[in-house]
Amino acid sequence: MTRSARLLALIQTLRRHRHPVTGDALASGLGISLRTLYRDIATLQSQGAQIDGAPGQGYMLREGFVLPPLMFTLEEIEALVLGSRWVNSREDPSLASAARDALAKIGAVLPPHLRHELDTTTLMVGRSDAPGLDRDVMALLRKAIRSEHKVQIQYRDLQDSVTDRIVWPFALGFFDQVQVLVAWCELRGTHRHFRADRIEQAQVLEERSPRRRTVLIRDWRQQQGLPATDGI
DNA sequence: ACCCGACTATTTGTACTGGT
DNA sequence: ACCAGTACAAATAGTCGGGT
Repeated sequence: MTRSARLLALIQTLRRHRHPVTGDALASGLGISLRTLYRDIATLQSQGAQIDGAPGQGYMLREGFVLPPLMFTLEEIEALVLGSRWVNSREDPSLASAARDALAKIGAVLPPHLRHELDTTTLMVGRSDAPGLDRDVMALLRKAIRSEHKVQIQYRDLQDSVTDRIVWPFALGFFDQVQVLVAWCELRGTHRHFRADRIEQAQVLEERSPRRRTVLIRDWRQQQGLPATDGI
């Protein structure tokens, strides 16, 4: 591995960790000596990388570290454009706007030739023909998932019967035709999937979900027989 | 084209200091 | 006790120019 490749690998390793990593662990992970790692850390710091090191704890990349240019391959840029255009095509203005803003931020730090790829990529996404969704409800559900609050919903099932339920929402599934809320249902006492277009009313409650979102997701994955780390 | 030696950059190991 | 950081000497790898 060349020195420049090693420095990139070091940054990527630090980026993967949310907690401090010891120099010893980093050095053995990269197959270099501790002394060389110290030199590499110093090199990265001199180039502007905000790496915090504390005796007894380890190293951590400070939040907000700006991505250096040349960080994306053409395929990665196409994936980003395709993903953001897909989000943009959904019936959710706040997410669509966020996708456009995120793409603009990425474009701002790309070197010119990659920015050109970003602007001219011709991967298209068709408009969603999903049943009319209540935009406010979708924004409300995302907010409740983030803050781990219970939600009271009025849900119309396939037999057209309406029930009031209190659920602990933890995921939103976006499919071609419908969007599905995944939540723990207090009424049924188990995980349930709710089609977003069948939620007639929703209200975020003051009360927090008794279980953390990560725990709910883990249990749900287990129930569905899904691997632990795949995207939903 | 190949070899050789000089030079430079990089890496390593060890010992030590100091902060948590 | 654990671990970041520094200093120093030595080893190793890579580069370059000159000679054959």
